Amino acid sequence: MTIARRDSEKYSAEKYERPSVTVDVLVFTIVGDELKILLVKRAAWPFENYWALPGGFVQMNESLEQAAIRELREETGVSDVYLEQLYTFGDPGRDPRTRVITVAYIVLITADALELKAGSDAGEAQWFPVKKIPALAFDHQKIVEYGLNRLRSKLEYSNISYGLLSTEFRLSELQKVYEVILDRQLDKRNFRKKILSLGLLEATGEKEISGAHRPAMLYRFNKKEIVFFD
Amino acid sequence: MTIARRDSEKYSAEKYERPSVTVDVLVFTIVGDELKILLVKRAAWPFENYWALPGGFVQMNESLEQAAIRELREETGVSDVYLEQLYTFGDPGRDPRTRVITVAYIVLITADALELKAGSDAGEAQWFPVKKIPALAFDHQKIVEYGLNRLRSKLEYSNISYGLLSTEFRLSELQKVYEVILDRQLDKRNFRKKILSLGLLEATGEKEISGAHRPAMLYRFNKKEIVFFD
DNA sequence: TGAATAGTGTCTTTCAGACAATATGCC
DNA sequence: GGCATATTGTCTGAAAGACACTATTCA
Repeated sequence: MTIARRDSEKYSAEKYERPSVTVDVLVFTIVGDELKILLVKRAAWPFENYWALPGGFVQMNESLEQAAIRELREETGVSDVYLEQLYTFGDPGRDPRTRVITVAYIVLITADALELKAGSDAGEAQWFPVKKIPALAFDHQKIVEYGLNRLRSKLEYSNISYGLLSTEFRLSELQKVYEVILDRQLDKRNFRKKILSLGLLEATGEKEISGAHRPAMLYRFNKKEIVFFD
Repeated sequence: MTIARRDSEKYSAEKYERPSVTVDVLVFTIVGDELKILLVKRAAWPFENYWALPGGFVQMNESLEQAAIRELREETGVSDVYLEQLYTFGDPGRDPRTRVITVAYIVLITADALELKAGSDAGEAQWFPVKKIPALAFDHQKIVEYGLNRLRSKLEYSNISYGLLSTEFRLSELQKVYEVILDRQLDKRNFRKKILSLGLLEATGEKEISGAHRPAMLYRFNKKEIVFFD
């Protein structure tokens, strides 16, 4: 087989002009009946005043995950979350300033972590229902669509939903997560049958009373890591 | 909600020290009863004389995909292939020279494209059965394992196997692809029932005679793009 | 006719999906 | 009792998996 010598062997890394590398974070949460994503308003050129994904440059001494978590904390103060690398977008010209390669991450936040922040004054960041996303800067529209597809498909064959619920929850809350993300109604009996048969949930033995009706059993996931099924 | 101002707004991109960005390519093919991966032998520090994934620096004016294809062509001369982004690895310290973030790609090559190259003299690149991979440079061992997992799972819910077969093929060849990658035997009747029911294959009407036995119908995929099922 | 691969059907079990009535607690 | 949510089982159809014999070609 004819083999060309590797270019990368012939030059030291320092001689190459280097692109910038950023992380962008898709922060999802569920509020009520809606899946929402966190966006920040850009203050400067390019795309001034456009909404964009929170993100920023990767520092030389942090991993990509650490960069994503750092950006997340800068925007929300939250840090204990589900984090998953989504995809890397790097077409030349996606940023008019310079060559920027961005590694996109998905983060899932529980609704109650969110409530800890509620009541503070609004900043330049805002939650948008994914069904009502404004025009976005750069190629962020494409990134969000890619992330939504990933989230929807992963919901069907993993326990990723634990990232959107507090530790203990009612089965009806879990079902709501599925319904909101998949954007369709599910049959209560079939949902419970299926989800319980996976063996990922355990009953806490406690019941939650939340109004003038029969109290619900609380469940929790028996694994904290992501698990695939099917 | 309290929001920290985005660091990325406060500085121009030029002030940041930039990591190097490379692509590494996992080139898979099937030869006989084995799944093989292309590796190149490093000629210089670091990891001199270790085998590594083919790869190199991303040029400023090419997309990540173009970089992967360019590296592939430099190593094999092949360019019409299935290409899929795998994952981005960027831990500090994964390359002792400098901060290097690498975007890994999976490439699938058909066995007959490979034969076009056979007979030429061997270079510093070599095909290794994935079951007998030597010690690899950098974190390439981890990357290869990640890629193998992706390949195996994607085989089960997509038509990705078209990347490993020539345009027309016998069902027994397709079954062999599945058996080699999944590393287990499949029942012939169930396999054919299942794969034909997906509606992704069409019979060419031609038969292939290849020895002292009944000739086999040739099939082809009716879509050239990747399709997901299940 | 022997060797080698191609091609085919049934049964069983499992799982998804449609579907409605009863239970419990608060007011 | 009225309201609101929780909890539970059956039937049906589809798909997965176990399993063995006949067909065709060439030497």
